[in-house]
Amino acid sequence: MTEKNYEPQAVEAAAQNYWTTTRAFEVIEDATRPKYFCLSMLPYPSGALHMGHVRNYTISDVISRYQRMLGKNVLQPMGWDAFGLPAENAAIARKTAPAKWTYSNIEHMRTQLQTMGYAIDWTREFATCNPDYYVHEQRMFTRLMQKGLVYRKNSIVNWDPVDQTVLANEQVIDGKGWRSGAVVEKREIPQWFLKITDYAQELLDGLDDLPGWPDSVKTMQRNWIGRSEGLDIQFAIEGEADPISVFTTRPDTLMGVSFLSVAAEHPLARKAALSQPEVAAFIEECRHGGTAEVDIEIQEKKGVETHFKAIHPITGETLPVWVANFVLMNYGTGAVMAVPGHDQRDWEFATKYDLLIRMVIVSVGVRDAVRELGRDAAGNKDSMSAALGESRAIDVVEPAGEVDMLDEFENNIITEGAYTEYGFLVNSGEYDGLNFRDSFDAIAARLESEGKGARRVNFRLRDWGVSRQRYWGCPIPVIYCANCEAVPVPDEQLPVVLPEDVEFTGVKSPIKADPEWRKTVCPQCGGPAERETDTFDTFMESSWYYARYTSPGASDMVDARANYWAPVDQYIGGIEHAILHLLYFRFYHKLMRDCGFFDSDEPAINLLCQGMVIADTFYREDVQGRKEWINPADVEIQRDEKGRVAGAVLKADGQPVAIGGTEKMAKSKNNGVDPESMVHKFGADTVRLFSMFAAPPDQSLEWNEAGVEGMSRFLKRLWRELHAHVSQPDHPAVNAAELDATQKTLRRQIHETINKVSDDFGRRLAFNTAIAALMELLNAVTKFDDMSDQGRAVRHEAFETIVLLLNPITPHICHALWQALGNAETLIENQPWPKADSAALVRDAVKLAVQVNGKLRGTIEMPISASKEDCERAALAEPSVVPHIEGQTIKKVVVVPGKIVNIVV
RNA sequence: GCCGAAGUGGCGGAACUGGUAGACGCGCCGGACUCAAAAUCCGGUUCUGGCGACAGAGUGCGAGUUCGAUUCUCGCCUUCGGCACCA
Repeated sequence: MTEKNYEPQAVEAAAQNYWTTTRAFEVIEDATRPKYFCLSMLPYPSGALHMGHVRNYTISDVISRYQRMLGKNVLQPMGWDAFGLPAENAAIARKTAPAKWTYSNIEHMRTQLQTMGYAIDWTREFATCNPDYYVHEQRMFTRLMQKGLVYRKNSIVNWDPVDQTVLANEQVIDGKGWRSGAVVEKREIPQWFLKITDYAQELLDGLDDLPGWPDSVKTMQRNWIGRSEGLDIQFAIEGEADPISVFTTRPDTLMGVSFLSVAAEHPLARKAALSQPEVAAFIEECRHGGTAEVDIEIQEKKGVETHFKAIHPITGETLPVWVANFVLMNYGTGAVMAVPGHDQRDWEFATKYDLLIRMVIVSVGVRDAVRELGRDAAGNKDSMSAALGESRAIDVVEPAGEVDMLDEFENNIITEGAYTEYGFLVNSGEYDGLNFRDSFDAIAARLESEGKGARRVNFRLRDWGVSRQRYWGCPIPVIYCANCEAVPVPDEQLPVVLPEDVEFTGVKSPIKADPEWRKTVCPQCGGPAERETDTFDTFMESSWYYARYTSPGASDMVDARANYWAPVDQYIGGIEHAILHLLYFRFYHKLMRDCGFFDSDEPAINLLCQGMVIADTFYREDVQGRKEWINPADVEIQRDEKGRVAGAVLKADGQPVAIGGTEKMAKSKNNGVDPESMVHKFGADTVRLFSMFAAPPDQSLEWNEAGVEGMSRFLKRLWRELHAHVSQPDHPAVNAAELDATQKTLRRQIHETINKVSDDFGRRLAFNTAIAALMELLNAVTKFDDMSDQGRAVRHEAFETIVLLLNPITPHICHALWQALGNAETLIENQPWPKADSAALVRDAVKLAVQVNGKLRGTIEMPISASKEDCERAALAEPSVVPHIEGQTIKKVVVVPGKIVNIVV
């Protein structure tokens, strides 16, 4: 080969054609070889590939190709998360069927993906909206019904009173429906739930066995599952048969309870509303607004008193019962005991409504001061001092406002906010002086013996509501019969197929609107019955898709092949999935394990959460102040002579545009960069190289076309330099014994680069620094102008190494260059990953930094064998160091071998 | 509001286990080649002062630990991700 110029389009077409015709990436199970399952989160077929996809699948492809070169049997599959809300919205906007829109998007995006040259086994591809896929999901659901892991209960949804439809949280903007603009209401409807809480403890414990997952994700999941130990306490209600049950993690504050708060949906609140118009009005007010947790958490805390009185379980005191808008019916028991002195939210609520605030916990310092004073809050001498005597200090944090707190204690008021730390009990009768743990035990024992409470482990995690009142999803396989209630659809009647050829207007799901579709007969009694018309949450499909890749065509979810491939060795996807998807994914694996499909407990060994792809935004404002967003591709940046950004103009008219900052690529800001046009302009290898170079994979990546041009320059230079090398006469093999110092230095850098890149790919997943090391090596080869036999031999070794190490990132150009280097085999054919030659890595001298008082003053070059004393002597004699230590007393010299000498004067 | 991250030159980032801050790339400045431009190649480029040798400052802000802190601890600020019906 003697091509002068690098032409990416031709190089890429040739390489891709070779891989396709040799079916290079189709894999089968092979028990004799170690497997490697490399998985990317499957894309939603939104219409066109975006840079986030490109980044995700390039990371996955680099890892896959690297593992392949290590000799693994690598499975890298691809599929489509094809059900979902955007298809319904597109269907309304374009007057087409959601299925049609989805399938055409898949066709287009598959073609786009294929131009990227990913090492994907396309024979395993599927779309989740295909009945061949979702039939298994339906069968799994009926299995889980039979196992008792599914139940139906009422649950709250966003209701648009104008469109008469359920809204997703995303469709609620500032408490109003996105299309109708009507104030959204909360409405209770029956929905199906999966008992993920049965697995809460295992999901929590399993995180400890996932060293390959980021700590941030594990922490978020732990907090989401939210295990807490506490007490269920029964508060009897005057004149009512049933008590209110509350859960608390702070039973030590029980004597500070001054009222109870219940959710607006709580049965007691409903009962109060029957006789009290103010309560009814408040509950009605609580029905407005969305159901999202963030809306509830940031809204103004409000409440209303009911006429009910609760009885304190220890003192027998009567306490008012309030309805409060911040108490969630679907968390805990829907009721909480309010301790304004020691809970900030209760404190604010009590301050607002002028309710009693009691101080029942003090810091150890205040306890000691009080003990010294020998009196309690009411001024009664001696009653405290005895009780405060024996407590052990645990988890006691000293607050800054110690003195204020003593004042507050003496006056029995809390003015500056709740004291929420653990401490010692006061004003708590027989429990005075106890610490958190001792008072917890004492109060728990008493309530348990009196039947008024019980220790309980509570989880923040709620069961998974899987019902959606939408059309474009997997039908829930349940039949309702007047005689038999909810009956699972029998296996032989599955799948329940979603009709695809429908009219979709957006007001009502076509299967809800069609009176015929739902009509059926009861599988149990044979009587007339109706099908469920709700569909599954699309997280259902994305919870088990990885499993289906292992067993294409299997008659059940998976077959015996699943245990060869599972668990996933490397999973890659966006950090936005850190909690929901990744928790359902882990949960579903355990469900499948318990159905006998898997031997493993967790679905994925290693997880990499990639950052977002961001880009500059530009805009112009019209006369009304509305922003018209301009795509970065249409803008030219202007700089001052120091290279700082001075402004930007629209290429079309040369007039200035405003710069709006760097944000996530999105249609709304028109700052998306189209991967297809980038590939057309620079080639897939350059796009892949830039997306791996510009940032480490877990950080956000700023798309910058000048940077892309830089990557293109690097590949062109590699092409040119390598072809210049192969045009030289043949050279002998490298003879390590014959090399001169310069040749040895280059050869050492070659082998250091092998180690660096191997570590970056295999352990660190730091592709950006691997590329930087390869650029440094090419820079060194370019400067190396030795045309001797051994010089050419070392240069050849350098080029072979660069091509092999770069192959996972830019496989097309490496495919061509490998052949240009005169190799008979193509690179893809089991070409092994290079190993560093330890003899080539040996250094005989090392540079040490010399500091005086921690400030760098010079460097010394020392033989590798030099002793600490030698280093110290050389450092003290170093000319650039001497002026800084002259006339000073040397207190200490720290010598860190191979690194630094620090002289302290 | 709660949970989790991030913050380093003009810009993207590097410094992996507490040990020479700024690798690599972009941009910019200067030069070579060219009639000229593009492309390419060579050199410089944290800031301040100085012709210079050099000196001082410097990793969001404020403290602390240490011979030594981008890295560890505490307290703030700002930005981003998630908050259960977007996927």
